[in-house]
Amino acid sequence: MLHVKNQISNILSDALQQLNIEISEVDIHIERPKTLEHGDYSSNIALQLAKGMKKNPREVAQLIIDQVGSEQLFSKLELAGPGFINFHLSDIGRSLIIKEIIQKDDQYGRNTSGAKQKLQVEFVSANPTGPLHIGHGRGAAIGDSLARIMDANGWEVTREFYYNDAGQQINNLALSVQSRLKGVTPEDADFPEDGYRGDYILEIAEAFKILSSITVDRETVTATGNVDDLEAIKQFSVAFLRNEQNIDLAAFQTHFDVFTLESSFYENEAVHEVVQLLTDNGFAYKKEDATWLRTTDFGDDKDRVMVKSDGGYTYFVPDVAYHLNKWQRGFVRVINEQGADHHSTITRVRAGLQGLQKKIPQDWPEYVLHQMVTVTKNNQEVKISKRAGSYVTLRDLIDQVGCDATRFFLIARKPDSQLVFDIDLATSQTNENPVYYIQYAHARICAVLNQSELGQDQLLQFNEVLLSTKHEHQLIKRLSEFPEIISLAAEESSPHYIATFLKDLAGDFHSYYNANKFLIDDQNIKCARLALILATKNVLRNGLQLLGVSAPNKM
RNA sequence: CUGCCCGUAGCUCAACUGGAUAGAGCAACGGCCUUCUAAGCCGUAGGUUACAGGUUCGAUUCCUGUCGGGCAGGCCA
Repeated sequence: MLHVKNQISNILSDALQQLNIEISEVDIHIERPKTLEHGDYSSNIALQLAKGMKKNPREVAQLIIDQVGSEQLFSKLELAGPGFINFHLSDIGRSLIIKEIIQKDDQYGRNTSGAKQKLQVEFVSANPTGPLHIGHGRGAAIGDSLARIMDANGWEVTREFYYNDAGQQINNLALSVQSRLKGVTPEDADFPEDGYRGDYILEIAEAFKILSSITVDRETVTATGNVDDLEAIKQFSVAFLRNEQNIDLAAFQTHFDVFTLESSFYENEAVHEVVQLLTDNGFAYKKEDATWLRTTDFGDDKDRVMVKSDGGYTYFVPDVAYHLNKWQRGFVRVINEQGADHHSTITRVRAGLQGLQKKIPQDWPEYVLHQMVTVTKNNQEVKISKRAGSYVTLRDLIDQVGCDATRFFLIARKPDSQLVFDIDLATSQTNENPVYYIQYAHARICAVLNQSELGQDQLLQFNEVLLSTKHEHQLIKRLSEFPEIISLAAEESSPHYIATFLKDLAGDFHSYYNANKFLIDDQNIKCARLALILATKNVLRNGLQLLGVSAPNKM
């Protein structure tokens, strides 16, 4: 495998050794210059060294450059700017990159840094009290893509969905459905104050009335039709909404390996045991009839109630039990993807886990929090859906915008910035839409390759000297960055790096495409160009795969 | 009042965690289809990176403060 950065690193440290300059390996950073004039790779090593050596950085850089002999991968090393050393790939270097991309095919860009260790991504985890909204959509898009990215970094990934099916909100759901069954509408004074008012509550009530059956997680719940049986209404309502959420997630190309129910940690006593253990470990105390956890021992700004004076548990206790369960299942890393409105739970859950004294790392689990999404149409903010009442549903977006474009829009910005989802932009079938821009590049390449009648083995015989234009060098440079982008997206837990990269790559390709013809008489040039766009096609496809967006052969 | 996130072109957002001339798309203007897909390309215009200090060879990025927006701070979830 080709490790250009490692090779540069070695070249530089060899040179420094011969010059008797002391430096630890860690300090050698290889960068990727923005413009092609600055080369394919660049090192700021001379700028870092100059001060200690009391020399001009450019002087230091020149010393290093003079020390390096000729290298097959590079056509030249160049002193530039305040003291950068720029590395320009040779034709051979570029051809090796193209060949590697073609040969590795769908494996190109992946690495093994995760070493097959177990990693869990928990995401969406919506309460089963209503249809998924656009915020869940952002969570689904980011979480699912994160799972794909971690997989590409060599982790053994589990995708998990956690249902809060045990709290007060579920009672409110059941009461709301019951009210509807009894003919009480949200406008009436005796509708539950904290009830859910969307039209979907009526749909559940009607399904309950006609004795519908619903199967979720291989368990079938059949409505009893008994309006006074609140427990039956509750079970049916939860099954109904879980089923609906699963259908929406499937339409969003999002799949889970494990569904975990909050209620299961009550049933198996895990919640009780957690409180017991925290008490035994001396982190709990009684005050005003409640049991408190001294979370201030672990960085919280005030202690938190675990067991309420009425004997019930507060919401974060089952959360701790759940995360202990994750730890016991052997996940080296857990990434919880949630809305930023939950950020206050982080300290509590971690504090609870520390109090268990199970040698769980202090920064475990990790969190990726996404900020709010607002929706606009006709330059107006859209706040409601017909069915859910108070928010825009994920289903609305999938129906209006399509799965690919919705996913792309929700992924393309970094999680911690708020985003505005412009439905007009996302639905436009023109060049206003970035997702089509990328997919179109892929489809264009497919069209050319299909007409070329040349197979992969023939293309691999291309003559590297013939790829000599600026467009070609730029495109190859971009392609070679893909593995680094995959690492970066994983390190930062940010899928948006992939989206940004793909937009840039598609741009490089479209420029190249418009500047050249491919199906030409000169067999040698044709072969070289087709090899390059075959490599481009692979990277576009692999990148889109990481976003869960399709790569169509035709558009 | 306190904590977290954010503030970049008219709008929506990037900027490879401190690098070189801050980049894309949309909106505006001007060009390119008899040629492999024009859902594309080329060009013009658009900036005191909210503001004020600080750190250093170098700051959109790190630190302090101010202003503005969002979210949290329940024996709710």
